[in-house]
Amino acid sequence: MKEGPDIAHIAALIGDPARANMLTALMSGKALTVSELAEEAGVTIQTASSHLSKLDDGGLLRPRKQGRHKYFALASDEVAHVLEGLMGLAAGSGYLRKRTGPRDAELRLARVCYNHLAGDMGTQMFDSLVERGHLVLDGEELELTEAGVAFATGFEIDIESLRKARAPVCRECLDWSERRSHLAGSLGRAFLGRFEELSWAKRDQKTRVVTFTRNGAEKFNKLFPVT
Amino acid sequence: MKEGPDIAHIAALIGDPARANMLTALMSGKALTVSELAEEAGVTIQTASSHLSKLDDGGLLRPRKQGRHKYFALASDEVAHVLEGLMGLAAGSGYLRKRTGPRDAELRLARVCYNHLAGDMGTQMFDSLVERGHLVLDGEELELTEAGVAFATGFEIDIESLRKARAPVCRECLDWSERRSHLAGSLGRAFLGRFEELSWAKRDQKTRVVTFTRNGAEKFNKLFPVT
DNA sequence: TTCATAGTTCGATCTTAGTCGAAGCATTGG
DNA sequence: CCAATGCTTCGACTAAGATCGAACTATGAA
Repeated sequence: MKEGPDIAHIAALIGDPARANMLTALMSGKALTVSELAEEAGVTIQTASSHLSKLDDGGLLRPRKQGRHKYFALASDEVAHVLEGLMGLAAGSGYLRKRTGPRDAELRLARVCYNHLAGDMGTQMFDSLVERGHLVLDGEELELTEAGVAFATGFEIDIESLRKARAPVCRECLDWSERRSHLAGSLGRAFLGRFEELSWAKRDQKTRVVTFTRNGAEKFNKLFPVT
Repeated sequence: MKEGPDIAHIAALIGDPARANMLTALMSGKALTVSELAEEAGVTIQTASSHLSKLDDGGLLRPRKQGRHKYFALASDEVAHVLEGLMGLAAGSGYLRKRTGPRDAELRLARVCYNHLAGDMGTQMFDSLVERGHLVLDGEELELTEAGVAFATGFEIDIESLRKARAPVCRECLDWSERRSHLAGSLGRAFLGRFEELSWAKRDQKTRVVTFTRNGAEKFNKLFPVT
């Protein structure tokens, strides 16, 4: 009864529809302004401002001021992770917000989950990396092997600079649609970044959908084969 | 805005203090009656009943009727997993319900997390198993190796009967205190059960604390060494 | 300076939902 | 059959908080 952290407080923060919409929008990984988030949530700017300060107080967001704009992003991978978990529960209990439409299918195939690739293609990438020994689970953490470093470097990802940042390089993250792990962390982000640089895929501006070109999908499947 | 599952609904379910207390109580893994949960949450039986039916509708609980009692348990490991994640966020943002007292230290050392061992000793067990190659992350799932099966069998755990049940044998679960993985799933449950059978440890009835005897702790450390 | 845009704060309104008393079922035990 | 226990349903009360209009602050541009 009075043991452990105050779970109700932060769950209540996520539990308001307007705030949940904002958080969902931020799952795209991009930092958004107050006005953008207000529109996303379907409320006025005043209420959005109020909601955002509450979320910030709860430690769920990381605000950044830039000129006369104020950008908000999710505070950490952990926040994103919990949100995905909640989506999994919501999807599982059939509480879908929208009837499964074409948009939903696209989301299941490939979407952005706080800066990295999720959905069917996300888990394919993860499985492929593990299968070929580029990633291994070492104790609590996912680790990049020698072979994995070589592989990433060959794909023109600079592992060293990733390692200098404080954020963990590899993390696993559970899909709400696939219920399987995919690669998060700064390496996950770097991969997605490269896909965009190479024009294999691009993110939809408004939704979390990631669309691969035909050519990009082919290259992707060649790079991340699964048995 | 209208993509993805309805995260707000189930977050709101968890977001009420009374319901959060109930869920936290159920993290012990035991099934509890309506009256017990009412007391745990500090509300009358009527309100508890109302809350529980909502939680059930949301798919978070698995009810079971037995005579004139109605027992509730968490619906799945996934629910427990999300709850642990929320505790991690709450603990991280400093929203502790209670000042860190002796009870809190005990909780961090060893506690029950939905039927399996969590806390410092839980992660030690997990790390040790992985380090010695008894567990490996294979794609999406945690898998028990040949060596792992032999090890468990040597500890008088019947892996075959576990495999017959539908529930996954191995799962990883994230600690809110340690922020590291520990072993969940039916195997995790089996290990904890054996500890109790051997009188190495026993669970506190009211809290989630698991107390090891001096002898039990020694045996435990010998069985699950870490470098 | 003046205007425009981005956000915040304040105050009033109004809906939602948590709460409990009381009555109603259901199951067990004499 | 009647009493006791465990739980659910109903109805009324209440409080918390989401919402927005309007006024206010801050930054940037002309």
